[in-house]
Amino acid sequence: MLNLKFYYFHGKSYGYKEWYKPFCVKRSVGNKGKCPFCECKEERIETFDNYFLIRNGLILIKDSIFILHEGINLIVQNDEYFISVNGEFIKLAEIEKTRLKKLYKSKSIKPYGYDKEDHTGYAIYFNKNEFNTQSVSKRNNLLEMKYPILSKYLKQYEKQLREILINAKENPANFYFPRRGSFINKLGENHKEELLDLEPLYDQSEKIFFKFISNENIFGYSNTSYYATSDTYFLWPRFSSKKIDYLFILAYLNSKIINFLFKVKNLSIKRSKTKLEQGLPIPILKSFHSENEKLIIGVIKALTFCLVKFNELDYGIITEDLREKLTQVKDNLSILNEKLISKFYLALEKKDRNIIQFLINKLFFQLFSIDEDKIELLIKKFY
DNA sequence: GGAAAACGCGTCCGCAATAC
DNA sequence: GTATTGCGGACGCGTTTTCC
Repeated sequence: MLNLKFYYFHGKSYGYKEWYKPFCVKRSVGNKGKCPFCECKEERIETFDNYFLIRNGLILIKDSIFILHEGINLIVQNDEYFISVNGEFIKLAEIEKTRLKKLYKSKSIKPYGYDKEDHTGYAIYFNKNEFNTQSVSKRNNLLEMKYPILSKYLKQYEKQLREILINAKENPANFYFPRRGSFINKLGENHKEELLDLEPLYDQSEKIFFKFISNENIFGYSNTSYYATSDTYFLWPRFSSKKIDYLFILAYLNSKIINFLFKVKNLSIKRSKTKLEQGLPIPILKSFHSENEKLIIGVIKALTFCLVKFNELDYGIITEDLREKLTQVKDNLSILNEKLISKFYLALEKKDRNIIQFLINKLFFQLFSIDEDKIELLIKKFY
């Protein structure tokens, strides 16, 4: 069994030094000192901010104007949208419908997904990139011609919106657009800053998100359209060249290991993403070489895929994709003991997310060679 | 049991930092 | 200097807790 060595955070001692082995990346840190987590002097830990940029969702000039609510200023009937302009409801053309984005509040976020039925309304989302012109007033004119109804709707509140922007020393002519959360500056391939348009990422990329204010490690996931406002943090890929294994990371973030780290590192998320970016180690997949380790990782991913699918389909149909993953899990069950195998079959039968989560936790402990009982003991002792 | 105080949470304000 | 995003925090409202 592992030699238990304690580490110090916030004046308390806990944790294995060995924990950090899967996270340590060989990298020269010059004179900055040694890696805080293991004895190597030239290695350092891989953290969150080497993979992700954490950003709030959309920050609108005024939510009550930009978020349309069914029954109040929006009517949805048989896939047709009617929006309230000067007291009457006007039907939106097809092209205008593309500017309405179904919006979720952070309370709809669940581990591995979100509650699809729980959307709060529709956000009006115009994209500055759509209009290829240098002049701001020309751009607004083009927008008004292309989207006559939506722009008329916003024009009702133009004065109020402009005042807010002027007050914030921002360009009042941008009153049609989200203030933040639609573009981010990020380091490009050649170490040059580039502006990343987030609309296609919100619409269709894989993405992980979590509540702006929370002390639990609940991380949601979507690979289809998911929009939220500033009460949600999104994890955007920091480097386009660095491939991110979303299923594995998602499983890891929702696991008991991270739950433990949240506790020991006091990582309650409340208006401080820095702690999270620099405090959470990310396991380096390449550091797992053995066949057994690869097998465990494969099973973790397959189980995570099941959980994502259960969320999406609400325990419904098992697709071909899922069937394939399930077969893979069954084939690889030899790494689990008898007791776990029977648990696993029970979980599949009952579509029980908790049991699948339990299994994922077990597999992570196995992968990282961590003694789960000692972790339990530490949690009981300190929290 | 009711009033007052404290707290939690979401919104969005506005200065700081940075690019051009 | 201007334009734009980043980020901390003020503010306000609703909920919970405390106090008498």
